[in-house]
Amino acid sequence: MFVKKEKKGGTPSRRVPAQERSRKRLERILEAAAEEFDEQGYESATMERIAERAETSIGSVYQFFRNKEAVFLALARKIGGTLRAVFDVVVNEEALKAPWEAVIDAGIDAFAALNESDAAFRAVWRGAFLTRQVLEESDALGRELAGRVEVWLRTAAPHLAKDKRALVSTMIIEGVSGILLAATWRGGDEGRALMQEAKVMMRRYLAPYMSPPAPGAGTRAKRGAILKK
Amino acid sequence: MFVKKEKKGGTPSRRVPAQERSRKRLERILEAAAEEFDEQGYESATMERIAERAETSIGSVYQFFRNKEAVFLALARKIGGTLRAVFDVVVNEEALKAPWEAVIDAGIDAFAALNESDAAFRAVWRGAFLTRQVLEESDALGRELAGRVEVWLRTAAPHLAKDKRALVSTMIIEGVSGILLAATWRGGDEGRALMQEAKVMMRRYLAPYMSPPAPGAGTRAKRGAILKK
Amino acid sequence: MFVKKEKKGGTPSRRVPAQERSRKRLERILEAAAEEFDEQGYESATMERIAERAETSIGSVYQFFRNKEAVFLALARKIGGTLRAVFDVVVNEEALKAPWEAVIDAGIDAFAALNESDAAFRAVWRGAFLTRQVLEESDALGRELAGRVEVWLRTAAPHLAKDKRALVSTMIIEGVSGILLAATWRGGDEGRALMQEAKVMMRRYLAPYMSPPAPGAGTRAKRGAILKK
Amino acid sequence: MFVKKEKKGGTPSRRVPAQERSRKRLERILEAAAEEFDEQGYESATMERIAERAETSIGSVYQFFRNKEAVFLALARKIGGTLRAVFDVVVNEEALKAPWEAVIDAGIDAFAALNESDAAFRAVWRGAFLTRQVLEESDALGRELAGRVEVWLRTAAPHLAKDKRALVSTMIIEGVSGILLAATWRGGDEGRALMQEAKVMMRRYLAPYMSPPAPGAGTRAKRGAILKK
DNA sequence: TATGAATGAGACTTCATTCAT
DNA sequence: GATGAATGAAGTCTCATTCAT
Repeated sequence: MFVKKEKKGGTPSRRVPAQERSRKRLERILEAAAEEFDEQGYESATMERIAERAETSIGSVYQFFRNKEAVFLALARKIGGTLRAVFDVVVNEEALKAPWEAVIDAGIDAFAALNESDAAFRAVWRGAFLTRQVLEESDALGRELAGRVEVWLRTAAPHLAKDKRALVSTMIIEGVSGILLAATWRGGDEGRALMQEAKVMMRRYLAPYMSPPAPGAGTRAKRGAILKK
Repeated sequence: MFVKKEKKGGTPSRRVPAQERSRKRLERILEAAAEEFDEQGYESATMERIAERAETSIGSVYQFFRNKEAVFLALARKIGGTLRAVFDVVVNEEALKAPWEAVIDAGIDAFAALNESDAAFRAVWRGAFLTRQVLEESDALGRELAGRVEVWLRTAAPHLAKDKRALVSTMIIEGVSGILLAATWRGGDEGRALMQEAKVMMRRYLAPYMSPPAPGAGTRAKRGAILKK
Repeated sequence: MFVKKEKKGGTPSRRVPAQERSRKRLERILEAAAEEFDEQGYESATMERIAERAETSIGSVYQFFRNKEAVFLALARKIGGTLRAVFDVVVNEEALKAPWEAVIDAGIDAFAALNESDAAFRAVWRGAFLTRQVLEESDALGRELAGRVEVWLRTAAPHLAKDKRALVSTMIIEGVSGILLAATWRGGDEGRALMQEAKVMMRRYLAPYMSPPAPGAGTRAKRGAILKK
Repeated sequence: MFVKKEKKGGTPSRRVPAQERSRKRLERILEAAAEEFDEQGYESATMERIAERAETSIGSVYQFFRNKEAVFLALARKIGGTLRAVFDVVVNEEALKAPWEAVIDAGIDAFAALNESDAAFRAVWRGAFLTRQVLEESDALGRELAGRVEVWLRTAAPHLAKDKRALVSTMIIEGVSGILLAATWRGGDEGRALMQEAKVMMRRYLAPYMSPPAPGAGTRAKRGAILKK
């Protein structure tokens, strides 16, 4: 919660360099853990290899984290922060003025970019079901993100019934996640094509929710079904 | 003398039981394994607990399966069979005469039902990424299912460009899977609502692909994007 | 102790073919065990593979032998019989008339031939130290063979002090065994050359014991040592 | 930071201890292993009992050695070192000036002493054939020792045909080994008497090779054989 | 008697975690 | 604090032996 800062001005205390080193070490550990979890999966990852990758000792890792799960949770929280930052950019005041399709596209692109660049993101996204604690943590994260989407929908989709907002938000987050997962393990062009198509899917899914309801009809999908008969 | 063992080669099954009692034991083991994998996840599941749950000895489990991975693979294959059977019902000759929306709905309902009733299905769907071998196996299964969908699309969506069929098929399978995963760990009414909404999402996503293209335009989504500018 | 024979004359009883089959099976098991022990070593050999090689069931093996060690002991005893037969040929009445060098050569050749042709011999000779029981058995065998040699020496080396006969006999058996072991694992020409040289070694070692002592001197070797000074 | 682990490649040692306490622990483990292997034989020896005997934990044993075979190999190498040291004493420059019989006697005495005092020596000497890797290692050791003997023979037996030196060296090593093995499991006075007699055997075997060939004849043995006809 | 499925003790090995230095 | 050696619980897997059919 609190980012420790140097207290007071004046001569830098002796402890500053120590704190500095400590912070760097923590960062190295988290980075190492992200790579290890990403490559090996949660259970196959070992604390020893994490320490090695971080070029520190196993003892130091335990100085920062109670146990293995705590390391994973720290990654999950870090990713939570990153995602919040991403959302701050994608779904901000300014974004509300942009066409909703652009917001969706930007969001999906941001997700894809994160997935490509951030081992921690991949590790957490894939390892979400591994332990009860982790599942709860990542569930909470998912709900938080859905909450952000919900807030956005309030403005962007004024005609969407209030009690459907949560559902639709979850659909967006989880639908994109599903495709992202598939895209990750397929990789390459196939993966990228999937992410592009995810935009198409989401645009079509959301379109009817974003416009005022057509007079005398239900959803477009239903109308389509009727028309076919 | 007759039923002989398979050797090596990634095959899961070590001994094919001929006797009644053996067959029952094998079934108990698979059932126990499904529950254990479902509850604990692949890595946390232990062979000993599987044996315990099956009310048999660890030795018996190893009489049927070379190792832990082989047990999981057997489940994956079993689920593969079940899914094939489901597809035989949902996407058969008869289905081609039904409206495509009905086929999608039926497919999603079948998936949801399977997910709710079958621990093996849940375990496999969730544990797909855990080992190279398992990933390959379940990837193959995913591709096979997508292939089935592709065949269906050939008739049901005659206007869909041939080279997009594979992509769209994968989107259907993986998009639904993603929602299914989320629905599973949320459970209850929330889960069921998600599965219902998945139908809406898929109907809307597919509708433009199923109808003849609107004159003078590409996909609706693209046109929509263009119009907004 | 007793070789079961058909009782009485007349119509061959119904059980005869069963006994016949049984005897054959026992032989197959012993043969299979010999090969398995020879190839794998005592501990790595498994009862299951022995049964497989004998084309019978593990249950049948246990019909004949209380446990694994008993199988090995049976082989040791069988080899004992073979060796006795060999000695009956090499060191018999007739042999006493032949020059002692010829007897030694014939004995070593017989050992080498046995080692080359008989898996059981190799297995037992190599596995002699594996368990207390086996060691005792093969020790007993070694002593028995040495005993035979001793009897031969009584006639062939009349000038050898009575109380040295046991020692010399043991030296012959164990010295040749040592070379045989080395020759076995080296194999090929190198192995054969070693066995030939073993004859040279034994002839030279025994020569002074076989002739009347040179007047005014100890063993030739000692004299040699004296001469060198 | 400094002393780093070796990776793979058949090497036995996993961690080279720098600290005093560690070094002692490693020594205790090796000592315990020697006793365990000596008493139980390679296959029957268990890592757990080795740990117990060394009064340490199974984990510590695995910190030093990758697996059971690595422990055995470490013993084999240690013995290799000991034997090299012994040979440095027995077959050095000085020794070349002594009568060859004295060298042989000293060598056999040294072997016997080692066998009596060193459990590792007994274990290795007896367990040499047990696994491919171990066999190769101890074969290499045997050949090295034979090589040393060969070098000695070059000077000590100038009349011995060059191409027989290797054979004769092997005979010395393996012949003595065979007697040593027998002496070990017989033990006590009988064992000691065997080792003494081994000296006699080797002196007689080697004598003809050490002196200039008798004029107009091959080896004495051959001549003897010829004369008998 | 023959069979081979079932059993479970016990071996090897890994790795999260602790703790002395 | 930092280090990494030590620990031992727990997991995987094998195989000698038993026993129901």
